[in-house]
Amino acid sequence: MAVRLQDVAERAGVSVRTVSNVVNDFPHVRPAVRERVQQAIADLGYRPNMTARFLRGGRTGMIALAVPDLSVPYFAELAGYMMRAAQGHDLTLLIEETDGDREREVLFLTGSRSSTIDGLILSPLTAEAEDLTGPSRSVPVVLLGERTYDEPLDHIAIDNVRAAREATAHLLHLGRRRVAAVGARPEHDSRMADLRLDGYHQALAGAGVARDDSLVVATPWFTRQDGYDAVVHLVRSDARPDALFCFNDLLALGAIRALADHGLRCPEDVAVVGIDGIEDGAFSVPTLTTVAPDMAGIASRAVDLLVARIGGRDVGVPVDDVADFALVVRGSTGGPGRSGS
Amino acid sequence: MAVRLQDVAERAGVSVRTVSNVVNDFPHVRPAVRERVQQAIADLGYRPNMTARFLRGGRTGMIALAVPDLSVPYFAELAGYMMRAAQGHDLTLLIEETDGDREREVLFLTGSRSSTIDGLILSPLTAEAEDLTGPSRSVPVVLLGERTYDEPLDHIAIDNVRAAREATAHLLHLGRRRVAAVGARPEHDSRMADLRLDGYHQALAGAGVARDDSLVVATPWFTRQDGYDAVVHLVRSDARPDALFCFNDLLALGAIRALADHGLRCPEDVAVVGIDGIEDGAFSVPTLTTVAPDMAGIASRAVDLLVARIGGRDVGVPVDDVADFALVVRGSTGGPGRSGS
DNA sequence: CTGAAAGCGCTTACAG
DNA sequence: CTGAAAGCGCTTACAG
Repeated sequence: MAVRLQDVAERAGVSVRTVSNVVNDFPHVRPAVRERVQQAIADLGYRPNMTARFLRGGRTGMIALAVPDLSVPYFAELAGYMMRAAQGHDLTLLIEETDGDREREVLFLTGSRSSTIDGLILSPLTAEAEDLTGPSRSVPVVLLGERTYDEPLDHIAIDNVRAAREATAHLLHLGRRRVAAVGARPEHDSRMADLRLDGYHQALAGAGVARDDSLVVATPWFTRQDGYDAVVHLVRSDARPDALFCFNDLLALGAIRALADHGLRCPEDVAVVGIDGIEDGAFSVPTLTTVAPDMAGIASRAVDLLVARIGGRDVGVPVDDVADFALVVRGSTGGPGRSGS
Repeated sequence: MAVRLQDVAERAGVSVRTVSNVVNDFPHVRPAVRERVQQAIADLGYRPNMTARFLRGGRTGMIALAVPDLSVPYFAELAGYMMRAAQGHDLTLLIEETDGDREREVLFLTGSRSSTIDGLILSPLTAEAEDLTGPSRSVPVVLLGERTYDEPLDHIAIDNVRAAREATAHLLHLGRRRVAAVGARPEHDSRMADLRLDGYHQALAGAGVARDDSLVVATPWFTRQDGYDAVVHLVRSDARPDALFCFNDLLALGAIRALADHGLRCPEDVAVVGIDGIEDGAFSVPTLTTVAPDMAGIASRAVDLLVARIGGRDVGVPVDDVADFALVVRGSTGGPGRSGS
């Protein structure tokens, strides 16, 4: 059924070696021969069998990106950037949704699919160090986000403490004094939440504002619904915040929705800041002030690093890379894009 | 480096055939032998080489989903459903972002990656019939969405005319008489837009409301920004709509943002309906009334169908499957989740 | 119930 | 510059 190299060779009257040379653009093939081979390829509609090539070469040309949930806009947008970065290296990107499930986070590392890819970019929630190192690991890994390990592993993230500090400081500069922190102690990523809480506390301290633990709201996850529930909690508990620093944009979007339901104006009564820089926030009502990580930079850095590791190039000891971010001021803190209603 | 079947065989003192039998759970292996083999597998940390298995078996165990843009929430959410559907068949789902680029839409069908997958689920914007049929096509394809072809091809979509009719009728039932249609004649999918425009016109006719072409707004794409711009256009043109039927949720979300910027209350001054049922609409201000296709059903149907084709099972002639949808009434047309401000 | 051997389609030393 | 041949790691008729 399938047209093989051999078929092309026979038709062109040369050896498979020569056909292979033509297919792979090797030099030292006489122009006349090259042309005859190319004609045969066209006639037969030959396309190389990647599987065979991979088996022979030991590489698959595929890398995987494993994120918790694609319907989280941050991960969906990041996946797009990763895809483009991978294309730049002629790699196919496989995307895996893990739901934070430990087994699925390391599926490509230790599971039956491990021979399918050359490397993995993982945004882990529950993977343990032993899953990522040890003999069962078969391919290089680059880690994304805040879950950190004692073992030396390549890792890329923004400086969460600083990001949180700047987000909170922005609210304090506006004159807000009762700034709530929304997103503490989530079930899925307490490390990241702890760092952002640190930054929040540092900003308060820097502005000479006393802590008030009734303004710190824990959420189970980082969803819109969790942000909504957090505001309901704040309203009921009579904590009276005049601003919300939400640990991500989805929490912030859910919080804005809840403020509207409770007759609280945003930003007049309660200003809101998030983190992630997802596109939704540019069109919400009001538009959302956010700390936007440099997703393109994170993606290209992650892929570059992984490619270097795959190639066995000496990249030095495992890298702990700090990605850029920018504070984007919009309607939810009085910038452009106010609700207008 | 890698542990092979052969290594396991040597350690267990059996032939590779026997090891293969154990690995693949074949019967007729004596319990004692089976145990010895399993011990050897554990000792050596053997994992089967998928690439070799694929080369031998002619299948890769992977299918691809090709969508225009993952940062479009509808596609991101759909991808999640597809992933779960694929898992149910023990298939790995490869996701490809095409940007509507013809070459990338058929990359897995005709390009160098074609031998990587067993089948493709494609949401096409620009692919031509000749790309999808003809001798260059190497694997089965299931098409999603409204781009249709004369050739017989498997295809799944909602009934767009009916969906648009019901969305528009909902606005008319509310007593609105100046219902605008937002999303006509986009560059990327005029077929789908035409169907939705048809449904819009049918609903108007059914309610005895005269058409007014100044209320039909063309948009280049289906983005939030396009929805925003459409409202700006309507405001400037003095068309004075009292409702908007937006051809998708992103347009609707952008439109709501623009209404706010122009001091128009939603739903009081202008009610809004979208199509897609993306999660964003459940938390926007106001929440968004939408026509929600049964994404889970579409995903499982698409994967089931593709699996049947891959298996060569007789599924009959190419299927033209009509997926379910539901009208979800929310704040933007006076349902629960009003802005509250 | 198990062993020896062919072959999936490629790439690449090894000769010439 | 090109040909004949081995081998990547697996599965599976074919014997026994």
